[in-house]
Amino acid sequence: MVSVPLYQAKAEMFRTLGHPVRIRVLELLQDGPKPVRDLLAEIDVEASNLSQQLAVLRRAGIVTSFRDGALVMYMLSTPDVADLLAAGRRILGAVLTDRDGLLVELRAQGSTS
Amino acid sequence: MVSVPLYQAKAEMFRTLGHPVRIRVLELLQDGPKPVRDLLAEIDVEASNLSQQLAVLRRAGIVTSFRDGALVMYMLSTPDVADLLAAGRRILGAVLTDRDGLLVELRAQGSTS
DNA sequence: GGCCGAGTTGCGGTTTTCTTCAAGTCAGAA
DNA sequence: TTCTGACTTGAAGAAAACCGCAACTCGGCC
Repeated sequence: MVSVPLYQAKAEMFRTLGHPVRIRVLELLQDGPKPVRDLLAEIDVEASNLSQQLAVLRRAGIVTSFRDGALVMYMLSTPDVADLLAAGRRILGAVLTDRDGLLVELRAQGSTS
Repeated sequence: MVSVPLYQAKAEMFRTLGHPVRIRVLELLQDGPKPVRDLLAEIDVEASNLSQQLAVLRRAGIVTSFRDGALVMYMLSTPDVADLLAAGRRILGAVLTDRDGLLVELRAQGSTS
């Protein structure tokens, strides 16, 4: 709470998303709350590793967890996360088509060879 | 192109944004192309460091650069980046108010109590 | 040509993050 | 109570990211 520059908080948030397992988790949680068990079944990673990644998301406040009997459920803490993922998808699309068009590369390169 | 899973490409993109200097650069570039010189004047970081961060953004295809006389100009490679930053801002807001409002914690208890 | 401002690149040392393994908690079944 | 499935936590080595310094390229100017 002690004056964390805004752009640093933002950077931390994005860095939190910067991991394949964490991205997958968020995508799966878009459809609603899910127990760890289900995530584990779909993600192909060790249980302890998944748990660590979930902890990262939890600490960042992006997901919330609660216990339901023997299971632990996770859910997005805000639906805005879906927007972020969608925006990411769009950029990825834009960037990749640019690449295929390889106009960017040429302009950036100068005249070697 | 050797089958980079989509969610990994996404993760890389978010990780690319996960750095204070890079976030600042993108925010500054939202207003249009700028020479490195101007970025340097506003960001308070060593020239070489800024250059490294710009290289990271360039490699990810998020920004493009071109030379204008003695200056090197940078610009967003797609305006979609602005959406991403905006979505990030929203989530940050939601997460922070959630923290204060502690509603999530309550909901987290499920059917007990 | 020689010089200078504008950027970039390569190289190390330091700091973070990632990943696995082992051990521990918690809730329900036997 | 003991066992078992479902998760989490802690620790430690490996991998990756960061940062400053020095050296280098590229244009424009004298």
